[in-house]
This record gives sequence, C-alpha cells and structure tokens, in this order.
Amino acid sequence: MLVQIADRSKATFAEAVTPYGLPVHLARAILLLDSPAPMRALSEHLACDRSYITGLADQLEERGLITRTPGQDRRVKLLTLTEAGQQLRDELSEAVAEQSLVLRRLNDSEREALEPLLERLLAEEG
Amino acid sequence: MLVQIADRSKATFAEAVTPYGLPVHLARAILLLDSPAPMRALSEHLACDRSYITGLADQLEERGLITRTPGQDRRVKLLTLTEAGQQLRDELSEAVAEQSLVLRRLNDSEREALEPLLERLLAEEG
DNA sequence: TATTGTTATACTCTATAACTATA
DNA sequence: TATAGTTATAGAGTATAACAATA
Repeated sequence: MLVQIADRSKATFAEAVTPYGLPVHLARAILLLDSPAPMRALSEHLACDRSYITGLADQLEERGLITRTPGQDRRVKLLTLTEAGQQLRDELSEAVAEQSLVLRRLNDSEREALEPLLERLLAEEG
Repeated sequence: MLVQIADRSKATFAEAVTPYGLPVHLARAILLLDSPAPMRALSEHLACDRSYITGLADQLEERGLITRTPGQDRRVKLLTLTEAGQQLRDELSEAVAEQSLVLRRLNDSEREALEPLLERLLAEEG
C-alpha cells in the first residue's frame, strides 16, 4: 500500500507540474532551490549522480530559470533561481500543495496521527 | 515522506530478493503468480506494457520457474508456476515479510492505526 | 474488427569513467 | 591527494509499432 500511495503521489506531482511544461526532475530541482545550493547538494537530495545534475542544470539554465554562480570555494557552483525561476517556484509549490493527496484526503487530526507513524518508518535502524 | 518510505521499501524488497539471484521485476512477478494468470493481468499489476511481460516470462521460463499454458481463449497464455517456482515463491514471500519495514518498525496497534489512513489515501476520488 | 502475445527497434533515464580546475 | 563539476559514453529498463493468431 505504501508503494502504491507513493506511486500515486508521484503521478499526482507529475500532473500538477506538467501544465508548466517541466519534466518532473526539473520541477523537483526548482522546488529544492529554496536558496542557492551547490550542485552536489542537489545530487544528494535527488539521490542521483553529479553528472546527472549537470544535465538538469543545463536545462534549467537554457530555460532561464537559474544561473550558475561560483561559490567561495571556486570549485563549487551555486545554482541560483532567477526572478523567473523564483516566480515559477512559487506557482509550482502552490499547484503541488493543492493537488497533494495527503492534504486533499486527510484532515488535520488524521495528518497528526499519520506523521509519527511515518517518522517511525523512516527512523534509522537501531 | 511517503515517497521516501516507499523508495526505502522498494530498496528493502530488492535486498530481500537479491540473495535469490532475481531481478526485482521477476521476483514481483513470481509473488503475483499466486494462481495461473494471463500475461495481460501481469502487465496491469506491474503497470507496464505487454511486450515487457513477454521478456519477463521468457526469463522465468528459462529459469524453469513457470510454464506458459494456453487458456480456454486460445489467444491467452496462462503463466503457471512450476514446482520450483512455487517453492521459490514461498521462500521469497517469507524473506520479504521478514525484512518489511512495516513489520519491523511498527507494533500491532500502530499498524492498526496506519492502515485506515493509508486506505483513505488510496480511496478512489469522490 | 478488436484483442493476446510476440518481435524488433528505439528511446529515456541514469550511471561510470576519464577529465579539468581548484583545494 | 581529494573534491566539484563536466563530458562522452554505455547500459538498464521500458515503450512503440508492426505482426500473427484467435475471437
């Protein structure tokens, strides 16, 4: 059931996001770019290789949604949302929240009951 | 969180299953073959194309785990577990249950609390 | 005509390995 | 020497399209 729900949540996310013409991973990346972040950080959050982030960043840059700016450590590149990126991020975040299964199907007290259970499931071993 | 948990559940499933030398999809197929089923049914349960099932069935057949038997409708082929397949299915099902996050991390009352919430999340629209 | 399964092929996603530039 | 990002390439996984047999 958990896997089914997660699959649906992913599908729901994809639906919420496609009107904006963005592949899922680009949308996830934008939502993660709350503040400028090194590409390495993205690769950890998205659980993928750094080389894959390069491709995502290329696409986001082509669409004018981010810029790459060098960090204090000059090996690092910070991905920073442009103004268009910021705006899109706000819209996405609203659209995703609206469609969210958890928000649509459960009321406050149910969500409060669900959360600790999920936390236990996610807790580290031991 | 749901997505994270599901990803971990999938990873856990994969770990439980690899000692048996089976790719995840073959293992899932075997577990679904509780009783002989048309390939079409598999493709729906696994949410993939029929042409992909052909490949899975080929592999399962090579390993001597299933046979293809024609159905009453002679277009249909029923996938049926061989004796070896049955046995492997039993072992798999035990191994998977043992590793399950939900069984390992939650006690009975917690599982009872979780289930109705998940059911609401999965409920059809309306 | 529509459906089941098959075949061949092509595409998408993602990782690996080798590279550069810094540290 | 180790790390961040890049590049080119390869592989896994999966779909599409055309087809044969049956309904």
